[in-house]
Amino acid sequence: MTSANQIKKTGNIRAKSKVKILTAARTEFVLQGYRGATVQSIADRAELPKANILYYFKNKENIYHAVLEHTLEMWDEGIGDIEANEGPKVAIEKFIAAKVRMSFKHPEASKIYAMEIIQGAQHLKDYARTYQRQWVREKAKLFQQRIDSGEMVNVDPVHLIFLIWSATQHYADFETQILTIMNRADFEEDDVEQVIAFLCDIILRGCGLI
Amino acid sequence: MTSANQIKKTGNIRAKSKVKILTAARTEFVLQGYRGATVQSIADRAELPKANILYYFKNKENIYHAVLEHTLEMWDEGIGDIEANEGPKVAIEKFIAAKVRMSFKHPEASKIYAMEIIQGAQHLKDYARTYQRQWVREKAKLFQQRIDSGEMVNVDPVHLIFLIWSATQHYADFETQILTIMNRADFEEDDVEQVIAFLCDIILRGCGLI
DNA sequence: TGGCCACCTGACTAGCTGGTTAATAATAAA
DNA sequence: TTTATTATTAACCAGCTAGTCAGGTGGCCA
Repeated sequence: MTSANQIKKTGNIRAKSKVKILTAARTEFVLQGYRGATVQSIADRAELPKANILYYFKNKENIYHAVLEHTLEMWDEGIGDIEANEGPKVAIEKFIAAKVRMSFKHPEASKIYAMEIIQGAQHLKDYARTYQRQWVREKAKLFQQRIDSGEMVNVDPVHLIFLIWSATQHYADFETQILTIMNRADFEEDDVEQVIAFLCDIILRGCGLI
Repeated sequence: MTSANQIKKTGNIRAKSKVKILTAARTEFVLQGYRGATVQSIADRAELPKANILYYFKNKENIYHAVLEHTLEMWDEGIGDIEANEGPKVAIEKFIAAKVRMSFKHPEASKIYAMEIIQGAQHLKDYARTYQRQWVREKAKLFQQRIDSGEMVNVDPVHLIFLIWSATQHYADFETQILTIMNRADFEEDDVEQVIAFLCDIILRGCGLI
C-alpha cells in the first residue's frame, strides 16, 4: 500500500465532487425521471452551483450515463454467479438471496434500471442484446440439464429466471406500494431474510426441489 | 335502448376528441415520462393543435390524472374477483390468468402504473392506502383460511399476492427486455397461454396445490 | 332570420431549460 | 517566487415550456 494519501494528491477533489453529483443525480432521476430531473435540481441537491455540475460532466446526458453505468456495475458485482457444478437448489437459493439483498440495499439502482427498461431501454439496448441475453441463455442451459437429469420438475428455465427476477426486483421497485399495503414506514433487517425464506420456499417447491 | 344516435347528438365530438387525446397522452407518458411528455408532443401524436388539447383538458396534470384514472378503472375491471367459496387452486389460476392477459393486452397501462409507483406514487397515495390495502388484506385472509384448513402449504399470503403480482406484471413492464432476451420482435397469441401455464404450474406446486 | 353555444386555433407570453463564456480563485509544479 | 493547471461561478443566451386569449367557425333551435 502506497498509503491512502497518495490518492488524495491529484484528482481527489474531482473524485469527491463527482460522487456528490452522481449521488444527487441518482435521487433526482428516480424521483423525477430523466426529463424531470433538471441540472439545477441536481445542483441544489448536491449543494453546488449549476455551472460546477457542468464543469465535471459535459452535459445532462453524460450525468445520466454515468449513473446508469454505476448501476449496472453494482448489479454485476452483487449478483454473483451461478456455478455449473452447484446443484439447482443451491443455485436458486443463492440467486434469490443475492437479488433480494440487492433490492433492499440499493432500491434506487433497481428503480433507475426499471424505469429505463419500461421506457424502452433506449440508453442500454446493446447491454440487453448482448450481455444479458447471453447471461440468461447460459443459466437457462444449466437449469435445463438438471431438468433432463430428472433433478428438477420440467419448467421452462427462461421463464423461471424471469420469475425470480421479477419477484425479487419487486421489493425495490414497488417499495412504496408494499410498505403502504403492509402499513409500515420502513423495511427492517428481518424483512430481508423473511422475503428470502418465503421466495426460496415457494419457488424451490414449485421446481420440485423440496 | 334509445339508440346510439342519441349519444351522438351532444358531447360526441367531445368524447371522441378526449379519447384521441388520452390515447396519445398515454403513449407519450410511457415513452417520455410525465415531464418529458410535452403538451405539444401529445398534440402532434393526436394530430390536433396544442390549443385544442388545452381546450378539453385545463392543463397537463389533468391529462395525466385522466390517463391514470382510466388505467385504474381498466385494472379493476380486468382483474375480476376472487370468490370466497372458490378453492384456492381455482382462485390462484383465475388471478394469474387475468393479470397475465391484462399485461399482454394493455402493457402501456401497466407501465404507467409502474412508473407512478416507482417514482413514489405521488399521484395516487390515497388509492394504495385505502382501496388497495383493503383488497390485499381481504384476499390474504381467504388464503389464510385455506392454509389453516390444511388445503394449502403454509406460505405468507400477502407475499404470495406480491409474488403473483410481480411475476405477471413483469411481462408488461419489462416487455422490451424480455423480447430482447427471447430474441423476438413481438409477442404472439401462444405466448400468453404459455406464460399462464408456466406460472400456474410453478406457483400452484409451490403452494402445495398440485 | 338571428341568437346561442360548443368548438377551434394562431399568436402570444412569462418563466424555465440546458448549456456557454469569460473572469477569477485555488492549488500544484518549477 | 513564478508559472501552469485545475477548480469555481456569476452572468448570459437561444430555444422550449405550459398556459392564455381573442377572434373566429359551424350547427341547432326559435
